[in-house]
Amino acid sequence: MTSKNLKQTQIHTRQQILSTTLNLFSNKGYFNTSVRDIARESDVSIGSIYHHFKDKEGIASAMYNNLIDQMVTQLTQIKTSHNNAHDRCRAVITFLFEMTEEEPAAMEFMLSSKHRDFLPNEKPICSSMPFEMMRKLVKDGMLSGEIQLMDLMVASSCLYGASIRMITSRLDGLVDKPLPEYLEAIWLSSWKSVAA
Amino acid sequence: MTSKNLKQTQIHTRQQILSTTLNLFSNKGYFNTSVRDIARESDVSIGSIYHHFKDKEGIASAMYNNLIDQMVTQLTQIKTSHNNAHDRCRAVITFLFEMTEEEPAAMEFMLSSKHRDFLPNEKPICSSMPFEMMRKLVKDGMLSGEIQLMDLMVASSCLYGASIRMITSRLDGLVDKPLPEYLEAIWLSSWKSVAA
DNA sequence: TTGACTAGAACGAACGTTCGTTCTAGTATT
DNA sequence: AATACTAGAACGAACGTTCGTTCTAGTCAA
Repeated sequence: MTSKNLKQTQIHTRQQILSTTLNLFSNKGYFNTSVRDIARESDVSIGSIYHHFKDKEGIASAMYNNLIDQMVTQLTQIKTSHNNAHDRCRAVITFLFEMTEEEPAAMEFMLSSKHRDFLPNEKPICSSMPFEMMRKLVKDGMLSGEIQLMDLMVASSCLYGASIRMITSRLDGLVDKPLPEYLEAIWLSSWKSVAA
Repeated sequence: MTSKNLKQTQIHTRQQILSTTLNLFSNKGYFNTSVRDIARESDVSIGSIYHHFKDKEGIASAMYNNLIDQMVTQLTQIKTSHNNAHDRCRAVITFLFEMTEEEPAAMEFMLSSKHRDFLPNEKPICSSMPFEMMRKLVKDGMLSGEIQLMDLMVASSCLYGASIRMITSRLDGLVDKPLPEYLEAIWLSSWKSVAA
């Protein structure tokens, strides 16, 4: 086996663990998922798991930060590819809706988990980088005059609140159709609520 | 001790357990709270706890249903004391904001907990009676012409989504001032987003 | 009024299980 | 030979729960 392939195998094992864990945590929750479950489902031994991660919390932490990083990357790209708040925020919601359909487990882990319960050192998700970036877009929109001047938290809640509510409803099985089908209606209402 | 007083003592013990448990679950989460913790904090023995409740899940279940019932009572009263969707929905949000300030632990348990993880037989909170009643108010508003005709889930998310987001932000410590101070601004924007 | 009796609330040590983690042994790659 | 990785048995702590017992209050016969 070449060096490259070896490294790929290691990465593969690590990724295998992370991906299995994401599904287990999303389905049963952190505390209802044992390290033995992770080992069994990912076809990796307990020893291997502890070779790649410090402890169970370390797995959760790596997963969490992976997801945060993915989000930051996407949000950065969205910011650079549009030049006004209206288009940027709309693109953010579009992205969130699509991600909900394509990676529901990831979305559920980010939005519905009580990370504080098992990652006591992490900030609440609302204080994390992606959420801050989303609020920054709103702030810029207020400065440029596209969005009414008001409390930033209020404006952000109004602009994103409905969409986030639709996402959690969809994840809870209360919404039948894929979220993108609702995009136009949601966006129209949300933007109307804060537009200058 | 009279029969009445005896009964009050029993009820007192039960309520003591429930109230302590609400705080513990809200602070540390269901899985980080042991039955021993509940016994210690509520000054009640483990035996007593198991005398009053079938098991740990039974405590959580009783708490959950208590809270749901309280909400239903309040929402019913709101419905009868106003006669149009605008006033009713505004009163609902006012109530939620006040409750967040006065009983943050209760609010956190209802909104932020992943009940599914420890109450596998309960419906998700969004499918519960209080949320259904809140949607019913929106539906009536559409029928009476106050609210634009659109998907009920979309309209409900738009009308309540911002407020719920503010509540979770407040519970996460991202909002400094008491929520009622934001009521006017939030409501103005939320109503604008769906009004006919 | 007393004393025997009942009901059920309160108690907490002890039990068996499960968990996260460690440890030792083995395999494969360089 | 050295290193990186895998494997799963073994370990100790902590958990939810049980159970035999004590405590408390109420009832009622004498």
